[in-house]
Amino acid sequence: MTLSPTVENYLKHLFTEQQDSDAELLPMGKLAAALAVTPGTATTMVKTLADAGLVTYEPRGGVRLTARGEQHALNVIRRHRVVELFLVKVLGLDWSEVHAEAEKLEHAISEKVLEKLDELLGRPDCDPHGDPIPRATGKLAVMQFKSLMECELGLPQRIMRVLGQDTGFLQTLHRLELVPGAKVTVQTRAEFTDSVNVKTAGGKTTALGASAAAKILVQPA
Amino acid sequence: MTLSPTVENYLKHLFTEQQDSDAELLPMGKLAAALAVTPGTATTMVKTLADAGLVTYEPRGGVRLTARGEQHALNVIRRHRVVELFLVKVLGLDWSEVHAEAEKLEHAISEKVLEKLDELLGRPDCDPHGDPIPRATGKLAVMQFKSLMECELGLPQRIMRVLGQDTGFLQTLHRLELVPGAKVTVQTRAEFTDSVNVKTAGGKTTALGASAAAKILVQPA
DNA sequence: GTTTTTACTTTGACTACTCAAAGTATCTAA
DNA sequence: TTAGATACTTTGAGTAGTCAAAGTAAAAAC
Repeated sequence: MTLSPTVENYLKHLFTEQQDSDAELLPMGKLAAALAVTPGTATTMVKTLADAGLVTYEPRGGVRLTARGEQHALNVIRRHRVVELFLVKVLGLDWSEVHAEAEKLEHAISEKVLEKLDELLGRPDCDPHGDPIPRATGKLAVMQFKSLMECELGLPQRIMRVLGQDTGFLQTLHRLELVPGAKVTVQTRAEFTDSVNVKTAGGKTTALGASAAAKILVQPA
Repeated sequence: MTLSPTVENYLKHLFTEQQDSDAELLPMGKLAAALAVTPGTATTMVKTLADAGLVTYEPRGGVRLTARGEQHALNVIRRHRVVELFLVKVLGLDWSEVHAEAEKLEHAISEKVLEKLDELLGRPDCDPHGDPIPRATGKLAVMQFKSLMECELGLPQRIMRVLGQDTGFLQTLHRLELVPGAKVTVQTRAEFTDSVNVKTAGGKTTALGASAAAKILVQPA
């Protein structure tokens, strides 16, 4: 069975949205928002996916990937992340711009090309944002990192992963040297001003808002 | 203006079909056959392309690319051929199988990625089949090679280009060492049996039918 | 416990592409 | 110069995906 790019996108977003809200069923509104389509469009498509056995759908309840749907979703995510890493490591594209490119390429990569890319890159575990790359078998490593909002103060931390794909956000992080692999220390966390003070390897100190700090995941260095 | 993959395919085939039959107008039937669609479908689409200023269309006469249509066509062909070379040289895919892969990828490659690929490959002139790669400016080198049907007998020749993309045909040529770059000598050309005897660098002699021999283009070594 | 709001579903319509089959122009051949 | 074949166009219909807007169920507020 070959899935259309559109269907692949529904499955991919279904998986990622499902992951970061641990409810039983994903509300249709969340899915529609993630895909930037109207709720009516999402409903129509989800019914089609349910008929194809890729999701279970409860009217006015929500939607959830079946095991089969999840395998397809993981395969799309694998293609996406391998391509992202290829664009950065082999072609030298900017960390902040590869997401949009990969969105198009992920639907045009055959299993054979994917395998060759994976080999060329040395069977990588993570993409340039630190997002784990599902194995060809469908296995996805689940890493539990703390964010800059939760980690210990004063202790050196290594950035492991950055959530979010907005180009501007990523460009800023790059400028601030807040990229996966970099070492940082959270100096203070101001309670009511919604702000975190972070010292980078370069010695500079930067103030981050809570929503930004929550997207930067670290582990003690 | 962004063109759909479908439109890109129409323009691409329009260009290549136009090239190897030097008539003023390309008959609709030829185009439909090249695209594997029904004549009615081709007519409908060509009218749309004409409205967009990409072709000129004479009902019951035929179709021809405008200058603008041709630039788009060359850009698609450039993406196709750069990708083919990348698949062979960097990923190590087989010469005979890259065409189908490139058919999908050519519509998903941005200008930026194309430029990086071109750079990585050292600004190549030709793809793995010897087909010339249009420059980013839209310039396409026109090479005039003789085929194994026309070249001088007994004189060593170098294979410069192989026409046709059929996987089986290309696999066979690979097995016979009849690939671009290889040295061959046409020993005899039998008049009525429609056959050509070719000696390869390895010393083996092979008989080729006229239709196959006409697809192998050479130049004195 | 009724009303209002919110979230969702349904409906009707549109774009892009496709085919099958009916219709028409043109060319060939008698 | 008419008859038939060929090549093309038109028409009607179907699939995949989309939106706007009307309709409905459930939750929240009163």
